[in-house]
Amino acid sequence: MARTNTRFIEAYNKALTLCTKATIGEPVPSENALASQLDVSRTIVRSVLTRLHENQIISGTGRNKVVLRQPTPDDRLEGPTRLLSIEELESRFLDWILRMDVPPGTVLNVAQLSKEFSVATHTLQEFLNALSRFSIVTRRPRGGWELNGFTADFAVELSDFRAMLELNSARHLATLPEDHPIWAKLEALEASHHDLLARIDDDYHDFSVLDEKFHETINSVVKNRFVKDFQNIISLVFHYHFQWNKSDERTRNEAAIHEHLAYIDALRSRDTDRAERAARTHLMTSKQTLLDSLKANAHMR
Amino acid sequence: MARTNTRFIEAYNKALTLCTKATIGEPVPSENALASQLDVSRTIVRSVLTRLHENQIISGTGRNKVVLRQPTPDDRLEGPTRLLSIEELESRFLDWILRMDVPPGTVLNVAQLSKEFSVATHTLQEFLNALSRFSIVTRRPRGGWELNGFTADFAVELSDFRAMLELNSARHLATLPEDHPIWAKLEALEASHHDLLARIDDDYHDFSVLDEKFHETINSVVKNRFVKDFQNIISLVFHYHFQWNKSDERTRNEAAIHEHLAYIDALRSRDTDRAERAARTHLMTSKQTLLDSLKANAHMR
DNA sequence: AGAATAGTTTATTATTATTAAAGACACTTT
DNA sequence: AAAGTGTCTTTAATAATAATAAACTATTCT
Repeated sequence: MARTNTRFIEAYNKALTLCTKATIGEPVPSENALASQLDVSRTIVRSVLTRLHENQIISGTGRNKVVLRQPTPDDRLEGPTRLLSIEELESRFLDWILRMDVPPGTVLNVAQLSKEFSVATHTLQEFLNALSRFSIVTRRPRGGWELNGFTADFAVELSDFRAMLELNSARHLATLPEDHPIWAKLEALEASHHDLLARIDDDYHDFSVLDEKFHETINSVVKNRFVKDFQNIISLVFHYHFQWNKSDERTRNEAAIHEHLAYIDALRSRDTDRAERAARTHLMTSKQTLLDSLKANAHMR
Repeated sequence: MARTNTRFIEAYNKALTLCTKATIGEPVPSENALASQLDVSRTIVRSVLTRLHENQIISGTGRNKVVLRQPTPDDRLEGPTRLLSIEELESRFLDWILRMDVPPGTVLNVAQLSKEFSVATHTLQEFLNALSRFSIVTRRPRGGWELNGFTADFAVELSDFRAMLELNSARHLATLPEDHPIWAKLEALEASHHDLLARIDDDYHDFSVLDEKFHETINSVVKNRFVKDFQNIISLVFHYHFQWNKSDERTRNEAAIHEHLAYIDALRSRDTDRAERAARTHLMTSKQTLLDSLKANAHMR
């Protein structure tokens, strides 16, 4: 009827472990000490101590509490199956939404979904609210959520937005001084690219991770909370779609590596226009890849 | 213990009005007809009819219901004071947050705030969640909300982000064909600017509205949901701050008008670089104005 | 006395239970 | 058949509530 007592149970079990380490008759530490040790509030510590007393694991009151006996495995409390955290939910939900055949315009049902994903309806509400930030879902006037879905329109607009952000980053990056740490990072990335290229026949699959790292590095030179925010959803979406369109994956990835290398070269030339051109070329390819994988996915249905 | 029955009460009172207009003995319309007339579900209509029957305002059952007597003012139901809608809350809350002396890092108290703004805690939660889209507040790990507040950092990053968006729009705009409706709009805007310039001594205050319209027009050429989303918060923040720093308002606005006019000219030249330069000049001024007004506000404290 | 600790109270959030409302289905009447 | 009413199911919004955090007060020990 109210919130779960997961914190209490975890704290209690931790306290049991502490008792196991202690010798019989050893005084129990102060509530404040325990609170900071178990990383919970004193309120929980007090509930834990009470329960320990009830279970005859400690005895005494006030400052005179001592460890009475070693706890057995039976003493451990079984917590309710922990619900998914909002982060865990995020990946599962996006997986569902990006993979499944959910037509745009579908009205989502919070109660049903919360069962399906085994989270509190409240958590799902909050989550949908957060997703609405990226216009993947929208709130309907009198309750309910509508799934805008991952349409071609969405992909185009997301790609364009991404391109705008990254062109800005690239332009900025190309003007950074020689001793800026970014150049060392780019060099390391370049090496990784050459490395992957050497073993592309076997490991072309690894490109997805490298790609994410590459774009993240380039965008890291712009310190802006709004840019950062979007980077998250962008990399998520691109990451997922990478895994879809399996056709020509090896060829596509090899081509992308070459584009990345040219991109790095262009950045290093410090020629803003050249850097911009290289960035634009790669971002256009990327957009096309995303659209292709959308189409490929549509055919699978 | 559950949701408010505001809809029922409003429907009931509307139904009373209908009864007033009806003559005694007149048959009651069908449930479906009433439902669409009162814009509620049949469920509510049925509750309303039941209550009307209990209060001896109508009689009969099934299809044989008739108006029994004229309702009196006493029959009207008193609803609970309607809470603010989320839109109403938005402006009040932003006003509070942008004006008040709330230091960054303050932990917001949902229960207390919901009383203060007389909204349901739930509504406030959702609202804060929406605000977190713009990083004005952030959710804390174990419950609660932290106000990041409107700091100088925030202002700088917002301005930079805005500049990035608008430079992109401006570049795009400068390449649009002669017959695109934007050129007519720009011409109209130019006229408005000249008009305001002629009566600047008296009406310099009107610039705020014109400024908003100007930037909105320029950005309207980019059709992108992510750009649009940000436009909202940006114009809101800039709009509010316009009203703060009263010093030199007349001078500042006059200068801004000249910048706008130069900006329009540059766009019309179809020279992308020139357009970009003009846009950049104005956006830098705008950023500085925002920072100044922040400082001015800080001194007021 | 003053620091540290325990006891008590209050405030606040997360979650459940409950209710209002919407909508679907089935049966009646015209 | 078409329109209406009665019944039932589903869903979202809210109030109540348990869990937690944190403040305040009293006590004990040095």
